[in-house]
Amino acid sequence: MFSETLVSDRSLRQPAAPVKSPRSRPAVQAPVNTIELMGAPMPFARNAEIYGENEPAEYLYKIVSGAVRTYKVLNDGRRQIGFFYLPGDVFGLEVGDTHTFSAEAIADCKVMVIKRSAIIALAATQTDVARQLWEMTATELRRVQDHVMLLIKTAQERVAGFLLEMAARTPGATEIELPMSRQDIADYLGLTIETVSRTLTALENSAAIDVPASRRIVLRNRAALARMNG
Amino acid sequence: MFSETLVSDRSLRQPAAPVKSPRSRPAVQAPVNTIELMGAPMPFARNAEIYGENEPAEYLYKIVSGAVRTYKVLNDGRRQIGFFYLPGDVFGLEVGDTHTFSAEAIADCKVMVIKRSAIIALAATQTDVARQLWEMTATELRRVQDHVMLLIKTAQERVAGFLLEMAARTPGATEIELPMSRQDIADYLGLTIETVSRTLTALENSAAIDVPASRRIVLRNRAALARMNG
DNA sequence: CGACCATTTGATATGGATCAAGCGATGTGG
DNA sequence: CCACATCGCTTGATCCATATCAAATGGTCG
Repeated sequence: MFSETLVSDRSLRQPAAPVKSPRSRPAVQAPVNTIELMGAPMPFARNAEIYGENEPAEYLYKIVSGAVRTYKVLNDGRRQIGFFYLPGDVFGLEVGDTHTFSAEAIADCKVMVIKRSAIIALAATQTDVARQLWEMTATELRRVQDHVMLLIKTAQERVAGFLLEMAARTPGATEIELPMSRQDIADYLGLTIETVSRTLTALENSAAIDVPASRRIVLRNRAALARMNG
Repeated sequence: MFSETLVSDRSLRQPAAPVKSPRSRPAVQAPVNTIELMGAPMPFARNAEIYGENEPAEYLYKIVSGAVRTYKVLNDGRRQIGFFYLPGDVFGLEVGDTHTFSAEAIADCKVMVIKRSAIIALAATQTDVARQLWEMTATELRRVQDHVMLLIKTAQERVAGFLLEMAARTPGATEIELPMSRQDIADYLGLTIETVSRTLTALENSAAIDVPASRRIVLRNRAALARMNG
């Protein structure tokens, strides 16, 4: 039911080419009262725009695979990345009717797409759905508050904090695979790519991390990273 | 009903001394379904702590008069101010059961205090209350997102942005009265007091503003301020 | 293999921090 | 009511972390 409506919608853009149609999957059989299980899968190619700032917020999204960045751009072109969303994360939820950020696929990805109006309607009758929506917004709020705390720190603290944050999202793993470029990281941390790069090199030299490939980081000494996190 | 419960609660601290008891006001007569009208007034003295980070979030607050700052402190003492709340603003709303920031009175103030559990219970049955709570959290989210955008700007842009933000909250007024110290402003903007002071002086020299008293700012050229807001 | 793009590394510049002193308003005690 | 202490703010001099400018290196894909 949801899936049929969504995959045919023209306002969803630039699906990655070589992916089998979501139509081949069975449609959701009956209304369910948990947000987690609803929606239709949708592919987006690397760097594809998922939605733009100030556009009507018709959908919300949950990542199945790949990664997404949200961002805003200032008049003069400076870009600030709001957050990196990974599999399992929900993004694009708005209380007002327009998106406050833009969203792009960092890598090819699959995303569950859910019609916002359906969820909102559901929330009007189902208390637990309303509660989930509120909690999602609150989760986002806490994330952004943490981001503010990151932005007042030194470059080393920001990078260390970023690595720990990414590591915390891959529980158990001491090695992290970064789906995003140095430019993305820099724009998330409010630094330049050069500073990010130099800081990573410094962390490597101090034996806190190992960088076997530019997008692969091994946390060699979490305690040291935590100590320099401010 | 609410008022009786709340003013006698011991966990609310440091009410300003010479204020007539809220008990003298008539209690709210019957349950109402709009958050705006509920609660009991409570005085706080300048610099009094209203609640601390990580404390149980038993109440939410709405400012009647005065001003409040919320903040977090890093290990090494750096303080980041989350927001300045002015009359009419609601603060202290949490979805989880602890406060994520601390809150202090910037000046002597009166605050409506509302038991969180009562509101949450109400939200379980009243859709419009649930919606209001969600919207308050979303309003806060947008604020914090704007704050992030502020923190990536230059000192001049931050100060100009701050002045415009404060001015927008006193609609119509071209002159703003700042309830907070330079240190508070600096900790909000992620700058030092010296930089804030110098920047204000520079703005005054460029005829964008006038500073007849240190806590009184006249916006002389809003367009210029907006232009340098980034 | 060669072109291109991402990343690292190097050299220099600079905005804001830090250190330090002066100034003005406010309040207190004599 | 005035002298003086205190506190918040401004101004000045210098320093330093990070930005900027520039070039080299490495990895990927046709």
